[in-house]
Amino acid sequence: MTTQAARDPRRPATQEDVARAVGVSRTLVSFAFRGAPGVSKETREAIFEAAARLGYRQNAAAADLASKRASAVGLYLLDIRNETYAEILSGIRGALEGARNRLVLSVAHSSGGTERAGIESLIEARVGIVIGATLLDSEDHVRELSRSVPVVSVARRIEGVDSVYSDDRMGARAATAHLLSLGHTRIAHFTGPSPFGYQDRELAYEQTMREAGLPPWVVVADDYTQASAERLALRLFDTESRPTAIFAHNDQIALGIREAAYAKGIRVPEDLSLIGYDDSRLARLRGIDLTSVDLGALELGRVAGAAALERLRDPHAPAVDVRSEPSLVVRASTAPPRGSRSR
Amino acid sequence: MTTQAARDPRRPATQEDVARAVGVSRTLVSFAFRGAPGVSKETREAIFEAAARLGYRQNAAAADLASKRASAVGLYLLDIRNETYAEILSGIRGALEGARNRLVLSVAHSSGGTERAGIESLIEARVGIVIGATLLDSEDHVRELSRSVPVVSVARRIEGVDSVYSDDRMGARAATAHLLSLGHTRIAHFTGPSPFGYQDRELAYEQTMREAGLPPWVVVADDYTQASAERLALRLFDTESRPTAIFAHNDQIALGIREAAYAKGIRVPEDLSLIGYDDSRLARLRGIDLTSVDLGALELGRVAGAAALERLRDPHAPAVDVRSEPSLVVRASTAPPRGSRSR
DNA sequence: ATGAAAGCGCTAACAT
DNA sequence: ATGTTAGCGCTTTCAT
Repeated sequence: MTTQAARDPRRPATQEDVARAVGVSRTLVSFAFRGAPGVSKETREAIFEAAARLGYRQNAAAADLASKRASAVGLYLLDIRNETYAEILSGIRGALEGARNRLVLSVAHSSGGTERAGIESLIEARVGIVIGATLLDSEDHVRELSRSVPVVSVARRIEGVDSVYSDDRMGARAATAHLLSLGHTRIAHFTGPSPFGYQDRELAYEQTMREAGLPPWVVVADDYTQASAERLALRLFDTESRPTAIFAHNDQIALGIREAAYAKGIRVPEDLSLIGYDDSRLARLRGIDLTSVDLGALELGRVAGAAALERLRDPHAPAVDVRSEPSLVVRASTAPPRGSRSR
Repeated sequence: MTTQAARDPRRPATQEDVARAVGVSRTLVSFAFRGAPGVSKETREAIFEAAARLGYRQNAAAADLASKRASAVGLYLLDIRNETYAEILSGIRGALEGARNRLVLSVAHSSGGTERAGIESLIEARVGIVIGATLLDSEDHVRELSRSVPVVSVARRIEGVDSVYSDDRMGARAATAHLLSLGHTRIAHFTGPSPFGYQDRELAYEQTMREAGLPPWVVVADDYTQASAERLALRLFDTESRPTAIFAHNDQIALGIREAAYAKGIRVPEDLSLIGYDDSRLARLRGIDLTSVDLGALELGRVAGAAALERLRDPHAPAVDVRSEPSLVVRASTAPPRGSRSR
């Protein structure tokens, strides 16, 4: 054939191109790149040499299509601007290091669009597994979803679905107990709107309060951001009676409360004890020194990533259920209430 | 055919399945789902109905393959645990809202693996464009890369490549000038190892110092993290002569210096003025009150995302070059040096 | 060890 | 308005 056109340099090289350059069939090239047996040393080397010269890269999508598998990992993140999710992502990334699975990302719409849509997009990308951090839908819906694509739920336990999470009840109990032991009685809990499966911190707080014979006092913000918490706390601090201690659902909320307290001249911890959750880097800064519950987000991500890889390997293994124990990190934002005698 | 097997419920439904269910050809199904003209209303509705019933989802990878386009957006992130990158990602996410492009993520290896490898993985995922935030390779290499896949460079200007960035020289000049105007003369600059294209802050600092007739004093840490900066600052503070003001390459470094100062009993701003860069949320907290340069990361991400979409639409448009102006946000971490008269 | 051929789910001419 | 056919780049039997 005299009309064989020169390869267009903008069009990525294919196995066909490599095969032609070496003078072998496409099959050999495919075999060589997957390390399959049955390719002679010389042929293999010639193939790699030509591939490098032509700038050949595998087309992962085409490979997945042809082999009827789905090697990509889909990741659904509730809020990437929250440091905890960044940590989780970082942990997942670490677990995937080495494994050559693509990571397809879907972040919740800021506009509060449904989680469904985000996950649908992952399914259209034909990921082999979806890691959800964190899923807010009902357990039944998640289980239903997991019938079309395997799911790893991070930070929330879902029966029958791979779950990697921290024991929220334990963390919340420790936080509340710490405030109680300091002598506080007027302890409020700040949280956001509780969707499915996320009432554990609140429930454990309430239970611990009741066990101490104290009335729970739950304040619900519009969402889980610092700004909302700050607005709400400002209003709360205007009322006659305010709590002497607050246990917040997360550090962002705690920091929002802290800002509001500053604005009102309420000192932490002298006038108000404050506990957050997540033990983010902010909590550790001097001048912030926020007592917080460490849930080990990085490790959670790492374990979730490993579980995802494992699930890809064996779709029929029983669902894993990994619960880790959080730990309370006491810093300078908590103290006995004013006027109380030291213990 | 009496042997037509029941559809395996685990195998995702295909256009073929939908077509068969409705009794039309695959083409019509394909047309219907892409909103192409030439499908009667009744047929379209029947198709959608059947698709919903069968749980059909498009296979984006197969569609890309067949149509020879690449609609996925690849994103390379240097450090997801740095809030600034999370902001950039968030901005990109916002720009992609509505557009149904998958976002394939590649995060730099914590182990300092090469940026090449990360981007190779995006190419294997056959993304139509790579957004790099931030690329550390040489300009020539990035330009070479951009011949195999279009690139949008975020936070760094690269000649001939779509670039969306903030004017670092301007920001650094403003920061240094602010310290000078307060009366400082012993002003140090803390930075990390400067790879290609990231010396602007340092260079502008040096130039501004020289113009003021003062000797530049650059301190280079192992990397850009808080921990490294803290270690280095601790050593620096042990020496006889220490600066009265420090301009740090970013907030993380500034915060590391701040921790070291606390540890040594050096007060900010009384004994040491401190300026960061990025104006992260940490900088704004009361008790931190870090003077910082705001580079508008969220907006940078938004513009980069829009530029990526535009590039996907028109591969031959001239490269965009969007430079934004940072602004110095003065807070309580900067003050005149001790013993100086007020201006 | 190597190659031919079928097919993955889809799009895109080109019919009709 | 609807159907036929030929690929996209790859893997995977099945031959040789």
